[in-house]
Amino acid sequence: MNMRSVPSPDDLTTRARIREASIALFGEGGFAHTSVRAIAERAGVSPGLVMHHFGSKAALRIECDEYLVETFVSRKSDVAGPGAAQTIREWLGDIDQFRPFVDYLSRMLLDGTEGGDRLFDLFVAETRVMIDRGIADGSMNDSSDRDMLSTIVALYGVAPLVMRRQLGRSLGSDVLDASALRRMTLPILELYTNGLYADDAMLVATREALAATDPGARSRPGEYDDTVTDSTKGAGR
Amino acid sequence: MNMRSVPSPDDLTTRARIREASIALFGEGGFAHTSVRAIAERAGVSPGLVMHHFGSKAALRIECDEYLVETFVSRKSDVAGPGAAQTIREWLGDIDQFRPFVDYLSRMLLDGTEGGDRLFDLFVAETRVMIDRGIADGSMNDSSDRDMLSTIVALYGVAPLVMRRQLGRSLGSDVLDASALRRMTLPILELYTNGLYADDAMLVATREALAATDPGARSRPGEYDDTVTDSTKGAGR
DNA sequence: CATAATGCTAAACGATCGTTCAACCTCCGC
DNA sequence: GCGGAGGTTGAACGATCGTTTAGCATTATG
Repeated sequence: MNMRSVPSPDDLTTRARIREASIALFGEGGFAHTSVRAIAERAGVSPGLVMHHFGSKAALRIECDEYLVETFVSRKSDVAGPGAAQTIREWLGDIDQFRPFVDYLSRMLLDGTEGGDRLFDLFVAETRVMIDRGIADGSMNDSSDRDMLSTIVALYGVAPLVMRRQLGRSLGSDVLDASALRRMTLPILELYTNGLYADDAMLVATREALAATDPGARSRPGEYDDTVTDSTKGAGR
Repeated sequence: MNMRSVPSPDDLTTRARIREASIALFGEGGFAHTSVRAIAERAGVSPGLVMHHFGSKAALRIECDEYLVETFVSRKSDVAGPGAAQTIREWLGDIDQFRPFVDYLSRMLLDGTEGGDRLFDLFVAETRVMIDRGIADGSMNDSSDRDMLSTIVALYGVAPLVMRRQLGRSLGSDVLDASALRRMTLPILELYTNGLYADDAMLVATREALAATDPGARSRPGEYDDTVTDSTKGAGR
């Protein structure tokens, strides 16, 4: 009896069944387009009962948000050893475990609710930990702004899910299909390994351009001034 | 008399004024949350006139979509010389020119309308041209799947705009503010230059893992088999 | 057994929405 | 000057929505 991420709708409390129906419909059509009557019908109850249990549609949404955020926070990873493929395996495990909720979570990140904010902050924090470890053990490159790097990497991580439709159209199959994930993995990893630019000409030029119009950065002596210049690029100029 | 991207609402046709009001409100609150009455009020007309000019709210949305897509397609770049900073300058010029429409365009990319599809395809196509040129002149690294790379880079380009709220929260200021753009530029460019991973250990391991479970890839002789292994990384294994 | 509480239904209310309609005004061609 | 066409208004219609309410079972409690 292993725990499924989506239990059969029959052995649930009526309250939980309404919540599951709401999450499904909110994920499919969004909050505004989903009516209380549609939720009630999917849950097999009357519209009045939805109000009886949750008070209002907005409160129902908040409860769904919090339920999913809590579920996501307390998820347990596959405890793969700290090998190289751990990160990817965890990421794939996450999207496999939360497959029915991907659309809901994506909408959360976009609709400006508190749950979406907490979710994104969680992603950024976890990414930050991963990057800190990677830099510590030498497997990752540092950045001139590690907070910003963490935010960007987290953003790039959720971007394929948030823009699932467009990316799926471009791929010819749904992003969460195994074939699509397989096809995406290598190019992304190549990008994260080799970078896009063959040399640092663009980086150097931009760095100089920014410094030229910098609003008083050189006046602060405490800050680090020369940015990180590791890696083996350097054909520019 | 330079052309502003947003003309004063007074010297416009009533039809155009309704369209401008719709774009503004759709961008702020989305299509579902914006009522015809609100559009009419913002345009200074009666709700009936909106229907008289556009037939229905859905038709009005389609016209707004097509108007913006057409405007975006026919935009002219700043014709910066083919130097290194051209790409960034064009990108910054775009978001500066379309600043009032960023939210609307972002919603288009997400709401599954035809206009959003055309917009994303346009981004991917332009990115593909940029990458083709970069690879041709040696300034960019090739990928094992150049189509996929183009899609990913395009996706990563619009991601900060689509997730404007979350990124803005993380930055402490709006993404389109000069300070935010300034702060984002270098870390992104570093990521695109040096990559995130310091060596190709993760890439090699994933490549092998994918090949082990590959559904009949080695049986096709026509395909290229060994992926690109340029760049100067290679400390792995 | 009586009673209160709980889970639940069906109907209705009030608000809002997209849309329609009849009428009015204005301007232009004849 | 006259008539018609198009721009415009404001009211009203019908549908849908979130929510409320009254009532009905069922169950637990004294």
